[in-house]
Amino acid sequence: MARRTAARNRRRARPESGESLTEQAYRALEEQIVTLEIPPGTVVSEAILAARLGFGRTPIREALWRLARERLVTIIPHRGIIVSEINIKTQLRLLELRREIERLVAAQAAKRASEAERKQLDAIVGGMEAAAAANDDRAFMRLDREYNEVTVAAARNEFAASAMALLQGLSRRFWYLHYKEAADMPLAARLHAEVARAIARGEVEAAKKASDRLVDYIENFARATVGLD
Amino acid sequence: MARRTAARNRRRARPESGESLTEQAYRALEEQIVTLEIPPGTVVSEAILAARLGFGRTPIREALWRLARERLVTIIPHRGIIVSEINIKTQLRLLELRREIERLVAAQAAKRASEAERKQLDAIVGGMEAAAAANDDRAFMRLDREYNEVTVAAARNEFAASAMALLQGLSRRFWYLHYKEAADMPLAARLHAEVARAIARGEVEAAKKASDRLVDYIENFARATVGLD
DNA sequence: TAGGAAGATATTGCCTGTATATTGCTGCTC
DNA sequence: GAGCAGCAATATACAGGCAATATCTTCCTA
Repeated sequence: MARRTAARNRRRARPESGESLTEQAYRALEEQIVTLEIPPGTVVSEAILAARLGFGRTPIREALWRLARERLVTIIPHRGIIVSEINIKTQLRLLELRREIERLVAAQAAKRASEAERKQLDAIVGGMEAAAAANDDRAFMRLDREYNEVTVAAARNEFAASAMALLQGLSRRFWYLHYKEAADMPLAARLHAEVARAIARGEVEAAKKASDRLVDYIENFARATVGLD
Repeated sequence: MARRTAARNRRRARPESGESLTEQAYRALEEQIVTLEIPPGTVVSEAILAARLGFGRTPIREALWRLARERLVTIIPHRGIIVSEINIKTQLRLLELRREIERLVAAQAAKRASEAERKQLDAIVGGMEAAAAANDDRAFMRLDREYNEVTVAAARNEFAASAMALLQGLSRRFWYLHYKEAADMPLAARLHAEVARAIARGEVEAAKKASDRLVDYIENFARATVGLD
């Protein structure tokens, strides 16, 4: 059914993938920026990225616009695009907001999580503790991401979900930059586990307190990177 | 200084305004959707809006994309665009998040507002009480918007600011739809005034509590529109 | 040599044409 | 009459080009 359009394919464009090129471009760019593959401060242009990623300018432009709203890049009209610098003070302001949303998410997840989600959380924090013991940072990051996805989904609030998604990229990038100097993975795993346990038991107040302790740790981690503690 | 491009001007495009067409299109559309000039459920298309507002398809497309992220419209690929319906349950979930951010903003504003901002807040809530007494809903809405702008600016947190901005459009649209049935303007004015007063005095805990009471009112207002209280 | 004007260069803003996807309609078949 | 195949209509997705504009460079002038 319907002839292939393979003749027009770019390196990785996949028309039958069901995902728009804009979406693909966004994911690719977000990944490269968050993992520091494109370092902070890099100046790029739509044309450069379009050539580099093998997309047209339109998907790249829309992806960049979205990244700009997430503060991962800054678009300067008629000048170019700068990958945002990472700044400790900015990070602390971000955590001010994240603390509130994280607490809300924990509380609502404790109220609303399904049985399957509670079990899933349990498995994830188990994996985190194992990854921390084995000092496997890649696995830890992947599990942290899963943990966030599950709790946010369990909280059943699409607004909190998108607000958190917005903050995650910037938070993860900061972590990528500094975790080698200052991260205490076993402690982080334990704090995650405490939140997860409270959620699993449906203990709302305990979940809130545990969430605050977790963000306390993240905040201390951030401060430690500049010795402001 | 380059010849005029007046020959190509649309009805209201103003190249020398310093504001991009995308920005203009966004503001125009947001205004029309929030004020219900374009009613919920309306099906539109890029082409229709481009013709109607006198912009090209590109600015309209980018504006719609932003509105979709704010959940004011839903874009269905290859199908069309629907102006989102207004839903009480959605509104209550929105308020769950807004309560947390509003409280944070009030607390930080109490800590960080400048002398000028504290005076400005005072003037605004004075005006609100006058507008409520005179039953002037237009003035009340304008002042409410100003109140939010000032407190958010005083909180000195760009992340909280953009999160709030995201929620404001949906909140205001709900208010536009229902204020005639269920709003108690004098009470709303008084509750705003209590938050403002606590901020002006720098009383953080009082500001948090007052903020919660304000959101309690907004939540009750929302519930009252469907008699769920 | 310092300062400034004018052109060169690079980049985004915006437009418009073409490709693609979804849906509803129409007519054929059983 | 019901159901399905195929076609037409219409919408967004994407590409690529031109225009506007911000900066950089060069060269002229005092």
